[in-house]
Amino acid sequence: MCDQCNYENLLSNADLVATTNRIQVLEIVGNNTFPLSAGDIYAILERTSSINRVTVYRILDLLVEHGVVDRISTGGRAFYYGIAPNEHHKPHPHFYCRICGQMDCLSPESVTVDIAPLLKTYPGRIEKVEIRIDGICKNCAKVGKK
Amino acid sequence: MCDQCNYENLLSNADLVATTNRIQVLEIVGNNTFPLSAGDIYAILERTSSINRVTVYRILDLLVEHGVVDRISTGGRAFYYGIAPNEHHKPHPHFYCRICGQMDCLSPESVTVDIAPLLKTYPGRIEKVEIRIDGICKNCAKVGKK
DNA sequence: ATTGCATGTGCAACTTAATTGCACTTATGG
DNA sequence: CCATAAGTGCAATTAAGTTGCACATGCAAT
Repeated sequence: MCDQCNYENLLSNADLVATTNRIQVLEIVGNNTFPLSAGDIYAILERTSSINRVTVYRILDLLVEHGVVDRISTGGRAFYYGIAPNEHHKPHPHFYCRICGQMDCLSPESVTVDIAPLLKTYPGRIEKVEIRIDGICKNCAKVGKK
Repeated sequence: MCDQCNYENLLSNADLVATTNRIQVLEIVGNNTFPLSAGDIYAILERTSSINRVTVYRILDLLVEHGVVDRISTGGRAFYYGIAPNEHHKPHPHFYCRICGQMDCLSPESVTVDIAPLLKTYPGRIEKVEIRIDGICKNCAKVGKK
């Protein structure tokens, strides 16, 4: 997703020791142009590393907690993970294909939001705004599944 | 959620036979001011009816498929269900409290969105725009959990 | 170097939410 | 009244994530 990112730095900036496992997980998340599920990430890692499934979950939790990675909910049952918004990566909406489960990043400009009225009146704490477009992606639409 | 709604009509308008089970499920979804999870709905029904848990899931799937009910994803692991947008119920964003899991409906005016740029350029089919605000609700914020 | 912790990882078992397969029941048209 | 389809129930299974506990590793203070 990003050339400017040094993943070890990202980790230490987030007060996290840059262990091999953490770097590997973060690399996979970061080098993808679209968010991946924990299962996806584990499947990729498993091919070259002997990391445990649970460790992947725990590292993802940790990265989310420290704001390095963003947990994105889909129209499906699993969470997806992408690099958290930062100076190089503006927050942006996502598209979820209900046929193939593929999740795409949309450009930040493709959808504009104004939550000012909410901020003025909402009595709780607002931490995150998630915008997800659901539908059928180009490929699946072509195949003609309804 | 609505006084104008006759649930039996809602069902038959959606080409669904108005069975007791379906009406009961739809009533619970519709009479609530906020979306409920399938588990919540089952728990409520179970007290007065002998409906099966699986039947609740199947009815909810059916209602979603026929556009009567809206499946809303949370920042958590379960789906929530609310009456689908219709003439009486405008689409609106939701607030999800990451502490207690409570999901609230926000007024349609509290957040404004413009997806025109996306509509112009996106090559797939867009079916739904979901806006979810995550954070901590008033009550949980008061208790002081971080 | 040795001890003592805290942090990180692995493994097995468990939990939650949802789904599937199949049998039984009910409603409806002929 | 019968045939068929639609609706429902029950048991078993799956998917995704979580927990408890043991082992490992790194580092600081002796």
